[in-house]
Amino acid sequence: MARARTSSGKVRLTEVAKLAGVSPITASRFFRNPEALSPAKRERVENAARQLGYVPDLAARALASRRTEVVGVLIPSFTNNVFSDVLRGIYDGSGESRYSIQLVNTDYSILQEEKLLRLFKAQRPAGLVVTGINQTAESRAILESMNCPIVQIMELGPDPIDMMVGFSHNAAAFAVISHLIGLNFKRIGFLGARMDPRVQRRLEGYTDAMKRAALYDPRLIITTPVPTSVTMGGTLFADLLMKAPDLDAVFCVNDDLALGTLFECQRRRIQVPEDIAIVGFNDLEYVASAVPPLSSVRTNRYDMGRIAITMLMDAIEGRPPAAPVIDLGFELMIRRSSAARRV
Amino acid sequence: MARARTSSGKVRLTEVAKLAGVSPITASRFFRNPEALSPAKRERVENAARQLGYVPDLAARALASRRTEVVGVLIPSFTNNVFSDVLRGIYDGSGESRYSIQLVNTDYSILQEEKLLRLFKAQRPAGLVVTGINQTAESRAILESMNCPIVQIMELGPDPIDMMVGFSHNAAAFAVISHLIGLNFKRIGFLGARMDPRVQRRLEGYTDAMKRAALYDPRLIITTPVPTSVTMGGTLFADLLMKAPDLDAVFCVNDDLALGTLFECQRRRIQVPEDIAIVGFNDLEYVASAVPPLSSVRTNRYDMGRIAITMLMDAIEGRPPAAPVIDLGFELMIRRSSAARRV
DNA sequence: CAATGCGGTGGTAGCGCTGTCAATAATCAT
DNA sequence: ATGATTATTGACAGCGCTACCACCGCATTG
Repeated sequence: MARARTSSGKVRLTEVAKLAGVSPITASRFFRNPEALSPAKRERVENAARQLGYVPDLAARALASRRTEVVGVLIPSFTNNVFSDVLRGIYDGSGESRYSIQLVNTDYSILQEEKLLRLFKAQRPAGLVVTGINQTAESRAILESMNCPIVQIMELGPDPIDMMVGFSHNAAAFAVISHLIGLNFKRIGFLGARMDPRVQRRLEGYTDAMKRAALYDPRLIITTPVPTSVTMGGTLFADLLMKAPDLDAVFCVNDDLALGTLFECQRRRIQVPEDIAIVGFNDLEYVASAVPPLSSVRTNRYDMGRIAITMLMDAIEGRPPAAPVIDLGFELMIRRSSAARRV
Repeated sequence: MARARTSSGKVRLTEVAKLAGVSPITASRFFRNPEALSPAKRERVENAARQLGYVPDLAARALASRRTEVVGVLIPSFTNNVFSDVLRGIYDGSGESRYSIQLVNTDYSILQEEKLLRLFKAQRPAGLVVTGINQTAESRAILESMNCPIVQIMELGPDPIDMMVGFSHNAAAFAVISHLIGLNFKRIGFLGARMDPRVQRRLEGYTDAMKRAALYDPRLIITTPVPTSVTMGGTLFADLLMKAPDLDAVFCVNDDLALGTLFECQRRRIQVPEDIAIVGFNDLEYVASAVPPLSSVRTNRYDMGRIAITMLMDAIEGRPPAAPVIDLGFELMIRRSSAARRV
């Protein structure tokens, strides 16, 4: 009942083993843990595999071993270029490894996230990267019942499911506002779009800082659930100016809004930063070459992805990280748009 | 030798079949081709599956059926927001289907692409989406030997591997330059970064149009292999001004370069479009709200992704498209940055 | 009325690989 | 030298599902 090589010319492990003169199981071990073989057999299997152009069948491996080498990554959006940096880090970090990335998009919906987690669970991923800390109770239960390492990215929270890599959005916003207050700005507006949990926390940081300086005024806050865009930045800024004509600075929850605000200022011949200071968030590449260069908050998105996937792969392979929660911090990038000292 | 339900509590097809009172094979058919079942059994299997929360094991399915429901997508870069739109289309289009997307990044390297294709081949994907038409001969051979539908996206060419969805970059650039020439611009510069095949074709379109109008001058062309960025736009534009001080218009191969050029003009107090007209490419969201609004070329990137994946899934399921090659065209978005008529 | 077709169903036999555990060979401590 | 330990290897039995083919009963046909 010996099976012949399939018509497709697909090379199976058995063929490799036969050519190498070892049992299939030994050949199998070569691909999973070469050190377990004696040097002589190791070399023979290696040669046989190369000679036949053998590539393991991942489906068979997954079925037999009851686990996959797939890492699931859940992010809220492909459009937001914040995530493209994170993704780049993830793909770079996993590039040469045995793991493959299965990317899915939750579209900023925690219910969609829950649904996707359920799907993932059935496929027994080797590990999981999820965005943020605002999962539904049900999602959390699924995650905890999943027998694999998990990294939460983008932000930090008190109760990690497993590992975490991020930074405090609250603290970052607080730092921005403290900076502006230190320059004697008083009427500091807040512009927010697509108020996802992280943006909410930036708003909290803003509110804390403003209240602490007794500068808080709800009329200074404009938000919209609509997705963010440069155009939206101009629109929101125009709204804000109407509600608070004595505005002297604006903190935008992302650089797109900040750029839109800058353009709106240019249209209205408002001097930046003399009339109004602007600070963005994320420190996208373009803000440094705007006129004037825009202040922003640098976040280490690429590193976040890279570190997350590295920690995850290490944990999968039984090397848990020294610290399960990593704060990558942020850096205030003060540029001309917020550099003028008020007197 | 009846196996009990696995300790993990995983529900198998057998359990569903037992509860529904049918054979496993009938239950299996329900998930692949429900129409083949009699209405009564169909309903019983459906209820049983729901009741048990059954989710099929894709690894077992792939192994048994000798094919997967994975669609491989090869794109050159995650950073370039052009691709994030395409990806959004692909993920949206495949969202509710049975197919899952396996995304990989070639990093603009056709050798990397070849390597990835080899890997894909071993996993027998259901279909493949590849970027562009400049594969290596070896890649092309692999693609043709792969027994699955393939869509090439982003551009069009004379010799499709299977299907194609894109537009002519050459024609788009030609149209831009013709537009500028029609407005009596004569010293039209070309700014290009990361000269990938599609950018090369835009340069060809530029060159054709300039030569046809007897305006071609190599000093008007500045390119760099370095990745594109807004900052790079400013740098290249500064170079161009040095080489061609009598410049009256600039065609940038993407909107980032155009924005960088605009910022550089603002810094140098060059009036746009009175002194120099600017046209970008891709029509990213922000160009319309720049000051002045930037002309650009709208390309249907989201639709490109969506149509590509739809065609692909149809082809996988035996419904080949009416036309294997789809030209999505482009649209010149003329805005103030290139609207001044020269006299 | 037997022959034919067909929708619906089930049994058998794997898909290609690995977990488990036993068997053997090589090395070590006593 | 002997038993005990460790490194290396192999046999067996599936992982959960589907391809393939056989079968059943009913309707249609000459």
